[in-house]
Amino acid sequence: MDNRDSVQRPRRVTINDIAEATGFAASTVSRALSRPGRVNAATRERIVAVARELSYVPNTHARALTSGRTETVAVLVSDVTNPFYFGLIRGTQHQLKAAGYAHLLIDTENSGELESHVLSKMRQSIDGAILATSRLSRRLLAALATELPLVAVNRMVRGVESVVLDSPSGVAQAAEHLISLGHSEIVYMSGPENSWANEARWRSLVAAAARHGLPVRRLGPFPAGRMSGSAAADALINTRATACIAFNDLLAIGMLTRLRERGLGVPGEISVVGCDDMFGADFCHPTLTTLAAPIEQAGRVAVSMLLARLHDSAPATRQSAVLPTHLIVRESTGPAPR
Amino acid sequence: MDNRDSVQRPRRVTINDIAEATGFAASTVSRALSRPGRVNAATRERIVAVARELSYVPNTHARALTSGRTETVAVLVSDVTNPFYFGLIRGTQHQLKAAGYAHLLIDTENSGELESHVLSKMRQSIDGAILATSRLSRRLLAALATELPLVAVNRMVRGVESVVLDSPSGVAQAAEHLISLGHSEIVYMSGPENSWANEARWRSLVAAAARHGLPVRRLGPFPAGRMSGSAAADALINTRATACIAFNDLLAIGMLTRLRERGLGVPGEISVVGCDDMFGADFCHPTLTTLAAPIEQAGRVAVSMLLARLHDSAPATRQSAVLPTHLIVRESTGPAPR
DNA sequence: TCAAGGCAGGCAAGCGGTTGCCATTCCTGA
DNA sequence: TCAGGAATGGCAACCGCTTGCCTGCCTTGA
Repeated sequence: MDNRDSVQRPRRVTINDIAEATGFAASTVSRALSRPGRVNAATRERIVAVARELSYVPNTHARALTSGRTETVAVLVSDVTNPFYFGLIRGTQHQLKAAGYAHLLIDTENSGELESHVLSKMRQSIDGAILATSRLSRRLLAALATELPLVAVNRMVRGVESVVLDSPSGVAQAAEHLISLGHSEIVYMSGPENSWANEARWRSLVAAAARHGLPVRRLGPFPAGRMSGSAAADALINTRATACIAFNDLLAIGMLTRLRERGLGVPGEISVVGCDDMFGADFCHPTLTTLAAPIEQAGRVAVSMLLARLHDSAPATRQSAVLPTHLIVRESTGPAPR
Repeated sequence: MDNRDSVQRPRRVTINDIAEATGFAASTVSRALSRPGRVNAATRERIVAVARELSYVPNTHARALTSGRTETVAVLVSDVTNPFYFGLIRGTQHQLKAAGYAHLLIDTENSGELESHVLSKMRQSIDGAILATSRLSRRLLAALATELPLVAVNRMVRGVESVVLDSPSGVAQAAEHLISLGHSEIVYMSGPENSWANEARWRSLVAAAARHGLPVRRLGPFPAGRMSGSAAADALINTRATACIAFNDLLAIGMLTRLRERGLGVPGEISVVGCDDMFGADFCHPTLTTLAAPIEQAGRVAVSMLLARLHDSAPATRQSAVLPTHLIVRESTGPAPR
C-alpha cells in the first residue's frame, strides 16, 4: 500500500511480529500482555522481553474494537477556560494518568444539547465520563447513566454517582461571616439558571439567613463570566445593599472592577464574597473573600469512583461523595458601613 | 456475547445494518458515507436517510484501524492550568471542532521526556499534533516531525511548521516604553531555561537595549509559576534596578505580590512588564503592563496549518507564521524614580 | 491404573469499517 | 457498429487485537 502522504509513517510493530519473533501464536502474545495469569510465567517473560525490545506499542483502536474497552475517560466541562476547572482538570488528569487511562477533555460550551450530543457520539470511544457541572436535565442524566458509566461533579441526581462540594455549609459560613460583620441584608448574585450549584447555593443562603431572621434577595441570573460583573455590580448598587455573595469568583471579580469604576469602596461600602477560590481570587484587588472548594480533590475522587465502577462489575458502593468547603476571608469583606 | 457489566450497552447500529436495510453492500454504504462522489447520488441519499433514521454513528476505532485516520488532533501544553494556554486551547478547540476533528488535550507537565513519550505512544491514535511551547530539543522535534504531522507554537525549528508570536518586536516595544519613562537599566526575569520563547525574549531585549546603548541584566531562571515571583522579586530588589520585563505574566503577577509585601511601590519605585496578557493581567494589582499576544489566533492558525497538511498531500506552503504582538500599557509601569 | 480436571497454547472467528480490484452497465466517439 | 472508458456497485481481504473453544499433556486422587 503506498502512502500519498509526504510523511512516511513506518509500519508499526504488531502483536504478530512478536509472535513470529518468539514462535508463539499471536493469541498467546495477546494474553501474555493483557492477561498475565493466563500464560506460563516463563512464556510471558519471554514475550514481554521481546515486546520491549521491539518497542511494541499496542494499537488502541484494534483493542477497542474487539474488547470494547478504550481506556479513555472523557471529562466534560462547560468551559475549559473557566479557571474554576483548573483543579478539576488537574485532579482528573493525574488520577487518570496514574491508572493508565487517557484523558479526553471536552468543552461543552455551556450547552446541555452539545453535552448530550457529544456523550452519545462518544459512547464507543470512551469507557466512562465525568461531567462537571452538567447542564443536563435530571431525567436525561439518569438515562445516560444507565448507558454509560458516569460520575457527575457538583450535581446531584438520583441514580447517578456524584461528588459534590458541600456548598450549603460553606455558604452558611459566608453568611455568618457577613452577618457577624454587621450586614443586615445579603444579596445573592445568581449564576446561570440551569446550574445546579447555583440553585444549591441560593437555597442554602436562604436557609442560613432565615436562621438569623434576615432578609435575602436574589439578583440575576448573570452569565458566569467576568463580563457579567458590570451588570451585576450595577444591579447590586441599585439595591443599596451592603453585602453580596456571588455565584462564583469570576462574577465576583468582574463586580469588583465595576464597583471600583463606579467609585464604591470594597469592603468599605460593599462587601463581596465569591465562590470557588479560583485562580486569581488571591491577587485581584481587593483580594477576594471566597468559598474554597477542594475541587482538585473532587476530580480525584470522581475518577476513583468511575474507575471502581469500571473495574469491579459491582455497582457503586456509595452513590455520592460530599467534600467540605470552607470560607477564606480576604480583603473584600469588612464591617458594614454605619 | 453476554456482558458482565451492570451496564447494558445496547448493540450499536453498524454499517451492516444499513446495508441490510437498504439492500446495498456494506462497501457501498461505507462509500456513500465517507466518499460521496463515489456513488450514485440517489443511492447515497437513500443510504444517508436510512443511516439517519437508525441514528447510525460510525465507529471511530474501526475506521481508524483500517484507514489510519483518526480525525483526532492532540494539543500538547506544558501545563493546562497555566492561563496562558486559555486562548490556545480555545482557539484550537474551535477550529478543530469546526473541521470535525476531536481535540485531545495533553498536559506534558513541563517535561520534554513526557512529551516525546506521549507523542510516540499516541502516534496511532492521532492524525497530528500541535505542540505549544515544546520542551523538546531541535533534533528530536525535527525527527518527530518526519513521523507525524506537527505544528509547533512559539517554537521555531527548521523542518517543523510553526506559528510564533513576534516577541522580538513586542519586547522591543516594551523596552522603548520603559526607556521613554526614563528607566536606565532593564532587568529580564528569565523563565525556564529550556523554553524557546524565553531565549527569544531575552535576545530581543538585548538587541533593543543595545540600540539605546543601555545595559540589561538577566536574573533567573525562575520556574514559570506564580510561586517563583517571590524569589524573582527579591532578586530584582537586590539589583536596585527600577524596571524589569518578566518572562511571563504569571511570574510578573507573583512579583507584584511580593513587591507589595516588601513595601516597594509599583510603579512608583519599580516598573514591571509581563508577557502574554493572560487571564488576570487586567485585574491584578496594580494591573499589569504586558505584551499581548494573539494566542487564540495562534491556535487557530496552527490548526489550519495542520489540517492543510493533513488534507492536501502537498507539503506545507509556508513553514511558519508569525503573529504580531503589541504592548498593553496598564498600571504597573511608570516614570523612573528620580 | 485410569478418569477427571487443570494448565498452557493454538485456531479461527470476529470487532466495524475501508479499499483494491473486478464485473456490469451504459455512454461516447470514431 | 464497436472499442474504450466512465460510472456504479459488489467481493473479499485486510487493519491489529481479543476471546471462545479446542487440544494435548501433566497432575491428582481414588
